[in-house]
Amino acid sequence: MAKTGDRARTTAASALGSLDFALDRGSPVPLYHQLAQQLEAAIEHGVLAPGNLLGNEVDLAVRLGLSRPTVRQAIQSLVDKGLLVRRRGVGTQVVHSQVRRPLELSSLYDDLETAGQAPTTEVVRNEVVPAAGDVAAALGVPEGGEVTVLDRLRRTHGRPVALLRNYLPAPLLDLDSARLESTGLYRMMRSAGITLHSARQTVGARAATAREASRLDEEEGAALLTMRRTAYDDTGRPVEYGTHIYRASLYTFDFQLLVRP
Amino acid sequence: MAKTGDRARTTAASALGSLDFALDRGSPVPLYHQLAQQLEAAIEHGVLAPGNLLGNEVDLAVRLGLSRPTVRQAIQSLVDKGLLVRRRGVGTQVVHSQVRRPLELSSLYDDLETAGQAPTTEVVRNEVVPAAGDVAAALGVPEGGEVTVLDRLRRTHGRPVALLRNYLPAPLLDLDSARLESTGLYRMMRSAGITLHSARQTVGARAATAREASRLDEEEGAALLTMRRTAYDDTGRPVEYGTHIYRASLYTFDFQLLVRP
DNA sequence: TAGTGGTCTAGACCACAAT
DNA sequence: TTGTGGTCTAGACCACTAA
Repeated sequence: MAKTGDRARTTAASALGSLDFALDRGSPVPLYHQLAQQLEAAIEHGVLAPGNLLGNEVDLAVRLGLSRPTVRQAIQSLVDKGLLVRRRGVGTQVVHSQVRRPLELSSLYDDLETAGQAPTTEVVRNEVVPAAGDVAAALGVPEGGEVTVLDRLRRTHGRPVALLRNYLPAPLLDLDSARLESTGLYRMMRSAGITLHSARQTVGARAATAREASRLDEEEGAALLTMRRTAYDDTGRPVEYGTHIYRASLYTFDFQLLVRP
Repeated sequence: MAKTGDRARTTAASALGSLDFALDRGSPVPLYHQLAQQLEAAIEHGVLAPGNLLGNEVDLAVRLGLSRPTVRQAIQSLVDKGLLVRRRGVGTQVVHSQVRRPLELSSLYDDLETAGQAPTTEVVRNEVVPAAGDVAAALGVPEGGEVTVLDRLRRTHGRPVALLRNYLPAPLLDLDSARLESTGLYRMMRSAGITLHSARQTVGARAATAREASRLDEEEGAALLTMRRTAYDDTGRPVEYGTHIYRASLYTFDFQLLVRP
């Protein structure tokens, strides 16, 4: 009975059908998340090729022994990640292409480490000082209140890449310089129970001063990438304010945007 | 019996209770979206102040005559926008602070327009050329295939701000220079039925060449902000590739990040 | 016309946090 | 212990797309 048109569809569907989705109802991991992870892995490994139809949600739910809302929740999470596209009356397709990780609130340390760049950090300064005007405003502390200022020099392959200056409300966290050099600031904050929620960033450029140039192995006047960021925890409290500069010859910001429907 | 602590809660809850959520079941706008819009407006106008609890979902659903999943969907959309935070066992709160618009796939034209900067555009070049290597790779066309190249100079208050170079697959769109000068490229694409889905961007910096400097009213060697972008439609097909440069003295990228839970 | 995703309902039980 | 959000079910009807 299968005609050619049907066979094309069947191929896409059976690629999905042959996958052994192992759902563990005893696991603390939600079912929709288990399914989403396995779908993502299938896309990642090319089992589900770009353009493939996923097969309709109702059948999928029946086949997996799940309810349709649960299956939808799994699919929706991948749509939000940009891996799938849904079209009413058509179906759910794997997005063609080049979808990578979106822009996340990651630290430079994580960025470089995942890129296999073996970053090292030198803590140049780590002390408590009274907050100046812009710092006080960004962190929501009174002017002159105590803040920790942190200057770090980051290198990859022995070459300096960035000068990082961060301010934190002093009572927030105990900043051990040795741990900072091996771990990165955001990881230390996370393991101290601070859950980052959002951040505002401004990225710009300017010429290097003589002092900056000498620290970064650049010529005076060389183009630098600048980043200013205020990060908030999930109560909306500012927990970090940073002004960073990067060697434009060695570093760029690379990220993906998704259009909200 | 109401102690001070209780009163704070009550106030927050009644602020929500006194809101007249007008849900129109005849409207083509989904109920969850109507609710989300009205909640967002209440937050925007300060009716729901930062830190206020929203009251539990079940009661809210009953009061509005909706099912709990529908109410949850509305709340979830605002959580995704970063306006609300949910805590199990605690409740749903309005996020403190400074939450603004997130980074979107907006055009510079839109950015400047919404900032009230009255941008003007001069189309310097608009022609069909064979695709060079990097352009062909980015747009997924054969090398030497026809692409439209578009050079534009953008000014605000009469001062040059950016040089925009864009490449598009030639058959995709009819690019009328006059309309481009009054409208912006992304709007033209949208009204041509192209729905943007995602983009990859790289932001960096470098020194201005003599030619760039003269076009942008800068000194040779001045720091420029650079942006390279490939945009995709919802089928994953590349629809635009751009290499832009901005005067760092007049322009920065400003955006908000949300941490995925 | 048939098939798809989009929306919505009315329940249920569980995990976690505060009291 | 109580109240909250987190998850899940088993249906229903609708709007849109393509043949």
